[in-house]
Amino acid sequence: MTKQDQSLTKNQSLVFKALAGSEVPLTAYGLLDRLRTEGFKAPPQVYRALEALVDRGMVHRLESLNAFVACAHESCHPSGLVAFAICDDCGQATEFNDEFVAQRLQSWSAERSFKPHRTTIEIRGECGECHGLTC
Amino acid sequence: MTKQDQSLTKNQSLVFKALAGSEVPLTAYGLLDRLRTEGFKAPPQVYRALEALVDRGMVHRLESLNAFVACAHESCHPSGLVAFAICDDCGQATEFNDEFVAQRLQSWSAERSFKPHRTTIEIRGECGECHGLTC
DNA sequence: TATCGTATGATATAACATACCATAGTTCGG
DNA sequence: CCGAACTATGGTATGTTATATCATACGATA
Repeated sequence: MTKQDQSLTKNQSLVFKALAGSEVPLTAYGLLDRLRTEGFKAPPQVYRALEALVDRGMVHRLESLNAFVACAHESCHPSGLVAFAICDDCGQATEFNDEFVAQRLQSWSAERSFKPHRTTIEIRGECGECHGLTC
Repeated sequence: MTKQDQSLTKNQSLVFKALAGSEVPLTAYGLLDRLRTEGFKAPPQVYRALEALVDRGMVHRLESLNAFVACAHESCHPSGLVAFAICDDCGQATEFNDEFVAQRLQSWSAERSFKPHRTTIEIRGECGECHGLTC
């Protein structure tokens, strides 16, 4: 249990563990199904926990999948830009940061007095593993 | 009517015109409502037209809004990366291209043998117009 | 005119998300 | 101790977004 877990509520902790234990992103309803054994019964329980976790930066939402992943970093870059490469074959979502890209988008925004709150970068494609195979 | 419109079907043309005539992105159901006067009755009609238009690059999907906008360019960068700055106040979505960002993400992908198909970049925030005002 | 492909119409349902109200426990000032 | 305020939770109902499926119409062409 990491330090951040300490202040998580029971439900938040359960949702986070489920995401952290998954190889691939999970949807809210996918989480709900996995957590029924833990007593979860309805969507709001999942969505409430997810909202809190996303606010903390411990979980990221993948807009193009309507799904969620645990942040790859122990203590996440709170204001930093996060990008994902998502394989449409195996479903794996690889998180990465690129200072250069962040800088560049920042500059674009600054030049136009646009105040960014949250930035989404998602590359959908096929990972090396998958297109190396015959499939 | 631009040259590209020529080969559009009736429904595709109606959907495209509706998007092109809108200041802000529209959802599929928003489009459906606007097109009821044109005989549209059900979601699949809208979604089918949108799919064709997105495939052509004439329309872009905004993942973080579940909405759609007409491409800002006459003849769109087909394989090019498109980014959006979306104002959460006024709803305007500004399309832009950045070669450096495209390059950079391309490099990241190439280094990992990741084959990108489609990339989403969306900056949610507040535009200059809006935060300049008292609101 | 028979057949094929494409566009369209229409229904039903799946998948994703939130509004709202109720209940239980905790903290803290009076 | 009591009650107000706050937070977490449970639960129902509903709203919103998207697609599967089957049926129908229409143009091209051999």
